[in-house]
Amino acid sequence: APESPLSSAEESVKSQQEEQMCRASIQEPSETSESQPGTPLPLPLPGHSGLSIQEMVAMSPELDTYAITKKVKEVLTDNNLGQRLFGESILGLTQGSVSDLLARPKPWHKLSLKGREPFVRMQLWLSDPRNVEKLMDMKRMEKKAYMKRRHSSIGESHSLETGLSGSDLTQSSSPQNLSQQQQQQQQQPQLKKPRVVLAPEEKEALKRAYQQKPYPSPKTIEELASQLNLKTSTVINWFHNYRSRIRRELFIEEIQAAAGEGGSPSARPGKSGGEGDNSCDGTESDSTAEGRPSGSEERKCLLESPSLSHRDEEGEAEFPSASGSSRPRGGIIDSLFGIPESVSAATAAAPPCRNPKDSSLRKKKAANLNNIIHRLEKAANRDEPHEWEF
DNA sequence: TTGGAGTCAATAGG
DNA sequence: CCTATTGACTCCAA
Repeated sequence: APESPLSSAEESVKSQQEEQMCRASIQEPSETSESQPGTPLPLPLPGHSGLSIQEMVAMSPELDTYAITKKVKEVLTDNNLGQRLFGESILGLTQGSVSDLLARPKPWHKLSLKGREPFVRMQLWLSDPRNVEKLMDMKRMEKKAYMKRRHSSIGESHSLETGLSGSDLTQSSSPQNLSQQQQQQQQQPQLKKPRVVLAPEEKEALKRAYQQKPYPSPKTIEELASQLNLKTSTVINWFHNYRSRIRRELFIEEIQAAAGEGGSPSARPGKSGGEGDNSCDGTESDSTAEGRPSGSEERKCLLESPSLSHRDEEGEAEFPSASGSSRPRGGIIDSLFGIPESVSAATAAAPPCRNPKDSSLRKKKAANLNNIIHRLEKAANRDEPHEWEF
């Protein structure tokens, strides 16, 4: 077996990656990821060539985010690896972010440069099977460390925490030394910003308001806030979040639609499906379809790609580069190109389960239309016509 | 300032 | 433990 000569000579982990997001948040002391010592970031990938992730993101070809996340989920579950460990050590993200990313990847072309980074990291991570081993080793080490600590502090009520990349510097000292405004939240959890949790009725009301006006004016927001007895900022945040999450749902649908119809990943259907989606009812009576207590959201149509059986074995040179025309590429970039069959599999395979249950989707689309209208009006320099009381 | 994109981190369920 | 959800926050561009 002729091994490709350009094997990775990843020894010098010296790739100095410039600083990144400095969590200079002055909001809450929670000793999260600091960035003092040598490596500013969790240091994701191994050495590789001296390219920074950002550079690789910039030169990366279009990636199939859906296929990538699918694969990552598969690998993680197969090996009993958690999102937390994966996220913190490979992507530099928290568990919640990873969960979100894996569950609802946005299509590549809709991602910003920053948003593409995690996918490039994932692709790179997948490109070498040995990475899984490394992660599993980390997991073992973590567990060992945990056991050790637990053993050492028997019976004592110690608020120990798992420090991953050397960041625990808070112990052994008596709980007396009060740093500036550091933790004192033990006594009064109340003083620590209770985290607003909107009641189902409140969400319902907000959604209704959204249906009417995805972009409420400050005045409308004030009204909503006072009528629902919420802070103005909460209402504002809710609209921000809801809009962006609705948008994402639509992206997902787009991906699934693209996968459903035998289309190439490059060809973006200008208009998916369609046919009589004229019914943009503005005022739907009530969204009773939602069984509050349990999200009846169940659009999981697991499309299994039949051709996902074999995988690369021991660190073998993937990317056989079958295509005659080999463009000038260098080292790791290959792994970005070389995602096996997943691309074709995800797009071609698919006797998808086209469910005729998209009533909620309809509404979302309708709202999205309002969204567009809003922008057009804004562009036309006009003002919003009227108010609504939800 | 406003809105979008990305995330964080608390928290609800398993 | 682990994952999914989601209000709030940071950064950035128009």
